[in-house]
Amino acid sequence: MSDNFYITTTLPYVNAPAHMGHALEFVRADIIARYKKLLGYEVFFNTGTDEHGQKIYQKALENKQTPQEFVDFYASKFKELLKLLGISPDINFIRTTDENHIKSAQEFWKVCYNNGYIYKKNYQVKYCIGCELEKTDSDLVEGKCPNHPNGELEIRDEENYFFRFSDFQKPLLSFYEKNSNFVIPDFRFKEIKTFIEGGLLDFSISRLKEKMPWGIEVPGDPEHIMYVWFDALVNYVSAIGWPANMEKFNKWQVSTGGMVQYCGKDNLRQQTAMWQAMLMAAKLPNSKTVVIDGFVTGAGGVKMSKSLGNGIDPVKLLEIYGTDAMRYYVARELHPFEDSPLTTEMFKEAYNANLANGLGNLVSRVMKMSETYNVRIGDDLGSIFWNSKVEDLELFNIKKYCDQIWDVDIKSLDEYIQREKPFSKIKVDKEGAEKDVKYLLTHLRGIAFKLQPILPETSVKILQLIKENKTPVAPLFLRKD
RNA sequence: GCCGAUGUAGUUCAAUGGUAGAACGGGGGACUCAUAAGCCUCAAAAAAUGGUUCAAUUCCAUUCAUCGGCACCA
Repeated sequence: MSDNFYITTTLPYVNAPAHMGHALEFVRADIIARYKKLLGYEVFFNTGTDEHGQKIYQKALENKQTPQEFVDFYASKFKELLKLLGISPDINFIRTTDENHIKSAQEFWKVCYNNGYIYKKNYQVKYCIGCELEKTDSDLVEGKCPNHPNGELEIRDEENYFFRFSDFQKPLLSFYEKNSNFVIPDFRFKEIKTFIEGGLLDFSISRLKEKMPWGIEVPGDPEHIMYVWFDALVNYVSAIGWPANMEKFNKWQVSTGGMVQYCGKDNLRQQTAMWQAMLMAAKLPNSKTVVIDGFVTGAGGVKMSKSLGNGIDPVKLLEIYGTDAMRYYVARELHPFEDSPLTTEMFKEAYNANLANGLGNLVSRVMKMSETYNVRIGDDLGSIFWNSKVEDLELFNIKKYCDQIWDVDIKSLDEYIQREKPFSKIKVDKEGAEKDVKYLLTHLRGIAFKLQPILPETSVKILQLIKENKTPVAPLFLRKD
């Protein structure tokens, strides 16, 4: 095992603006990426946009845009969001319309094909004459089109390429067996195991180009294009140079023991089973860990939706509260693995309680005393702090890590001030008060170090204030009413 | 329908086979370094029914409620 680390988010499918779930995933992956860097790892951090497929094609047509114009717009939107979220600027941003990716996806297909895992067969498409649309089984109600329950469904034969997913039941199960922490959290791991144990069907991985041209051509068969997620999943290896730059690929996917992936719970099967089977089919090493996030819901666990008007736009929240407030909320107030409710009211309360009244206020009161009494501490560096692994972060439990900072570290400093009253002591026992403030400064600096992966901007600000021995000119987090 | 999970103060979450912890919000108090912040303090909770046990919120069963999965939707 080397000192390299590869972490990736799932690529958002860009048929709509970013939602809280995207923000959540970007921030959490970024926290882990920053943590690993602080420990001294060389980190490859990947994200990007998934830009092919039917839905995007349709949306583009509706907007009277070319698909390329449409995805260009959203790709730039997502890049802006990364900036607003304070995501590490050296992040790799891959687009599935990138030339390298297209070549890589085609090569990936060829390798799987040559290894015997892709074959062509007739695929029966159900077509509702009333809707003039193809229907999938999940579209149907009791085998009928819900819009035209009296109309007949036509069965149309179509040639598709299939992936031999069924060959991978045993390999996947034995892979899971050997990697007992492959999926985090546990209950998601169980869920996917149960699914695999239930038996696997091969799945279709191509579409007829004449029906929907927006995708990557199947190598050697220009009548077909790859089904969008077959192409999209390959990004995790195309991003690190496969197959053109095998040195790079080995550095990030082989020497690291595999990539670490973040994804939402709706992506469980794709990331932990299908993609792993695809890697096996291409005879490439598997991922190391897949971390599954819950959803951000509206109040009471109700799904966010336009019709309910309970959706939260992360960009709006960022405009009001700023980068680190959003990162704080994602890191600590949303459950690390389960669904969490979110309302603007909840966000404001958490912000006021923990950032304005909590961290921000503590910085002000400590720095005021330090500045007034002219107390200084040495220039100890964070590298000394980040010299060993942090268990909570190794287990991707970012919330637990943050709880320690707020419930213990920050709280105990507020209590310390109250108990020792250096502001009164200074009048009768200068030395004693100075000692108190030194203690406070040292521990505040410790908090700033701990916050480095979580709230990078704030951490820098606090360290700077300590260094200059200044009270903040403006509160770090202004209270919102 | 099948499978899985959840149901704890007003709200969001913890822990635990033996006095149920916290945070936010609410009431009260003393202080003043601080962003009317912080500290102390008070009120406030285990869906229902049965079972196992000396003892259950915790284990089991049933009921009710909510959520998720049940593959071509990314």
